[in-house]
Formats: sequence, structure tokens, C-alpha cells
Amino acid sequence: MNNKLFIYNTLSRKKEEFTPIIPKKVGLYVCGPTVYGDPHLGHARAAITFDLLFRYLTFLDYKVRYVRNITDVGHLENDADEGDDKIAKKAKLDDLEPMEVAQYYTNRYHLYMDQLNVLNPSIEPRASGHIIEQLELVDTILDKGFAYESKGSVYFDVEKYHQQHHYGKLSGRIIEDLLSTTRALDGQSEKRSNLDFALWKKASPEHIMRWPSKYSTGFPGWHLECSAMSAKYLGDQFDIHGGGMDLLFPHHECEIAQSTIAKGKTPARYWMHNNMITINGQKMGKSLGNFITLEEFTTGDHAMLQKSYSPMTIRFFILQAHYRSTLDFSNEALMAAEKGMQRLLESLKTVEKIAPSKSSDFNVAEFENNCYSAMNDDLNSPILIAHLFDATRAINNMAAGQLSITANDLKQLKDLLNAFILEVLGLTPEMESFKEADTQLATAMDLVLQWRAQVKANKDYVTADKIRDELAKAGITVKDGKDGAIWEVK
RNA sequence: GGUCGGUUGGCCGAGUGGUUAGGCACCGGUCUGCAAAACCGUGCACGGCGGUUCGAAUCCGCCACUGACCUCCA
Repeated sequence: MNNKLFIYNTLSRKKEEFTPIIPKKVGLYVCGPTVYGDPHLGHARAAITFDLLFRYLTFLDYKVRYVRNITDVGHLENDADEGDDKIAKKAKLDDLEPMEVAQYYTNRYHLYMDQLNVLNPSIEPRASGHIIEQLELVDTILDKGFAYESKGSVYFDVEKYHQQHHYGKLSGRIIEDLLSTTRALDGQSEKRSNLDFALWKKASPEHIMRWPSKYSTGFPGWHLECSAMSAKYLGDQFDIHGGGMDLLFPHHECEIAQSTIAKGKTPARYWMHNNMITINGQKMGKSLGNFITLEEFTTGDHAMLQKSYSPMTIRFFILQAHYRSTLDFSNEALMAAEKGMQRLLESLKTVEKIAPSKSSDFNVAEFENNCYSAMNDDLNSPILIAHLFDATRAINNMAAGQLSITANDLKQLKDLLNAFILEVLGLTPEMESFKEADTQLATAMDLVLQWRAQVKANKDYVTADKIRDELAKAGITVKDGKDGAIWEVK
């Protein structure tokens, strides 16, 4: 149906046809993690959502520069009167250098992104490496008269901005409502208005992460880093800005305000936001402390988890829901995803065994069209997966001789499966067997199963069943297949 | 309180003004010494009340419940 890519733009609240500023090139900026904790399921969703976008744009032959930052400074702790940022606070608790903490969690983030088969961005800038650029932005905004100094800190003047521009154009916030409902926080006496946000924050004496500036020794405000780094690597205006829905306000709204003043334009033309993962209907996140880390998923070591789940299962679980919908965590849903994914991936092997016929019962052109239409409709991965399951059933029927396909169609079908399952969705069969093989056990099991096969050949089923039962008690499941028995450790 | 969203069969989760989403589970079947696995097949739905319409789960209104943001968060 649609041969053009449409994406939902939060700015217009509509699906819009995607047209890049420069033909065939895309500038993409996504808010990355704050590295002061282990990556959890929520991080996986954001990363996979924009990995899907990155992969699909690349698949469509766009040259994409994908920038995803690492936030290693600047987040103000809401309960920290002294203006500590999160990383510094954690560092003191752990008695480590702040940068050591940031590096540790950056490494952890990379480790789990690799396991999820999330591609590396083109550039992964760190906020701490762009203090100079951020200070330049502070200067510019001050020069233009939309910021003011107060006790060594610099704040953005939201009310003045709103007189000439629209503060709330992205989030739909109404400034009058915000003024009456914004909470009074500590340290706000320095600000002219509750709505004003920090561009530069003076560091308290015990604050470790600090940089010199003409305003004070301090650190940049959180919203500034994305404005500075996106402009540096993608230009004053670029194509797509992504992030979690929870960043919509105030983070992205503030980015727009800063860039509008400093650069004279809205930084990005398309704003995309992934929805949250919920657990028992509530957002999974730090605030509620109800998050499950990616490590816990792979070990199964969490009270909420009935078993361990592979990173690929998590990836598939996330891709089975549309990125703008909430996705509810449950063991049942995870296990369903696990089984479904295995069936889907198995089709890649099954399709290799099909013998072509003179005629086709399978409409490859329609299948191809369905796959593209699904992705072109705002990256509708669940619909794409549904079509892939339709193909899986057809393939199984072909392998069973119930349906036929010509050699030409078969070739196309294989290509499409590889393209959409491996390249676009980024699922990898190899990573399924990520549990390291125990070769000694494997050797012993081979021996046992050979013996059992002999016993079975002699129709000594009592012994054969005894072997199977005893192994089951030891946690090893034996399944008799057509080509001999297979086993797995539970 | 303000702003915006959601409510789909046992579970997860798409979508559309009239035609089967899909997965998992269940049930039936094929296969198997048996079982499991695998494969094939079937059934079950659109929060409540009104309205618009030839026809609404899909559009509109009201109600109920629920979530996100408004403070760091993917």
C-alpha cells in the first residue's frame, strides 16, 4: 500500500511522510542513558526502538548519521540541596571517582546493547567531553537576552521566551497551568520563575564534578548537553530527534527553547518518542524502584522472574509491541515471546530444505508489499512480525509438501526473510545459543543417548524410559526426534 | 489539580466504519513404542450507557476504571 515511510511526529501529533533535509541522508539524534546505574528493560526498549529505525533507514539506503549520547554529568538530583549531580552522589557512596562510575556503567551499557544486537551509533558523544560547546551555548543565550545569572548559576528565562515563542509546542503544556502547578523546589529562590531551568549550575564545595567558567566553577544543566552535541555533529537543524516519552517534558521542550534562541530554529523536524514498559500496569523505572536489569533477565535472578530469558527474547518481546504503546511485563508474555521467536527463527532453517516446484501457492510480491507497508507505517514491527508468521506457516506447509513454490519465488522469499528478520528486526539465531556449551557434559550425554538408542532399537522401552526419567530428575530433558534424540538442561 | 493517553478473547498485543491480525496457552489432529518436541487445524474479543450510520469494536458525547508527564527517569 504505502511505499513511502511515514513516521509519527510528536510535534504535529500526526503521522507524516518522512522527507530528509538532504536527500538520502538522515541526521538522527537519540537521548542515550545516564550512566549511574545498570541498564534495565526500559533502556532496552528505547535502544531497540531507535535501533529499528536506524536499521530500517539504512535498509532503505539512507546514509544515516546516528548520534546517541552518554550523559555522564549534569543531572540535578531533586533532593540534593547542594546541587550534587547523580553521578557524583553515587560516587561518594561507593567511594569511587565519578568518572570511574560513569565508565563502569558505560561499559555495562555497551555490553548489554551488544547482547541485544543493538547496533553502535555513528557517534556516541559524552556530555563531559563537550563542556566547552555547552558553555558557548550559555554565552549565546545570555547575549541574546534569554538567560540571566544568579549567584554563579545561569538560568533560562522561560517567560521571556514564551512572549515571543511557544514554550510547550512539543509537549502541549500550557505555560499558565505550569506556573500554577509547578512544585516549589529547593534552590528556586535563585530563579525568577519556577519554570526557568539551569543552563549552568554553580558547584557546591563538596561537588566533585566541576569545570571552570566565567560564571562559576560548576557544571552544565542537563538539557544543554543534547542541544550542544546534536548541533555540533548534525547541524543547527537535523532530521529526527528521538527519546523516551518521559523525556518529552521538560527535557525536549527545553532543548527546543535553547536551540530556538541560540540557533534560530527548532533543532529537529521530526520528534519520535518510545513509550514505557510497565510492570503490573505501572511504569518500570528508577522512581518506583520496580525495574529489572538486563543482567537479571539473563540470569533469572530476580523475584519477579520465573526463569532466565535470553537477550534475543527481550528484543523480540519489545518488537512485538508497537513502540508508541505501553508494553506490560509478565513472565507469561516473555515465555510466549520466547516460543514464538524460536518458531520464527526456525523458519530460516526450514526454508532451506524446501524443494521448488513448477507452480507457486505463495504470493511473494504480496508478502514483500506487506512487509514494507508495515514498516512504512510508523515502524509497525508487530504487523511485520504477523506477516512473517504467516510466511512461517506457509514455509512449514511447503516443507511438508502441502504447498508449492517455484524456484524463483523461493529465492525471493529467502531474501525477504533474511532482510526483514535479520537486518531490519535485528534478530540473530546464533545468539540464541549464548549459553556456553559444556563440552564434558555434551560428550557424556552423547554417550548416554547412543546407549539409549541401542536399547530402544532392541525394544527395551523399560530401560529407555528409565534413562529418560532419571535424566529428567537431574534436570535434563530428552526429546526423541526423527533424527535421533536431543537434550537440554532445564 | 493541569495536560495527554489507554481500556481488545485465558495472557501478550495489532488494526479497521462492513471482510481471519499475529504470538502464547487451550482444544482437536499428524508424527511417535509411549511421552515430550515439532508441524497442521479450530474456537473464544473489542470497558459501560447513549448518539451518528444501511451498518461501529472502529466516528461523536457522557460515565467508569487506569496510566504517563507536571521532580531525575528510556
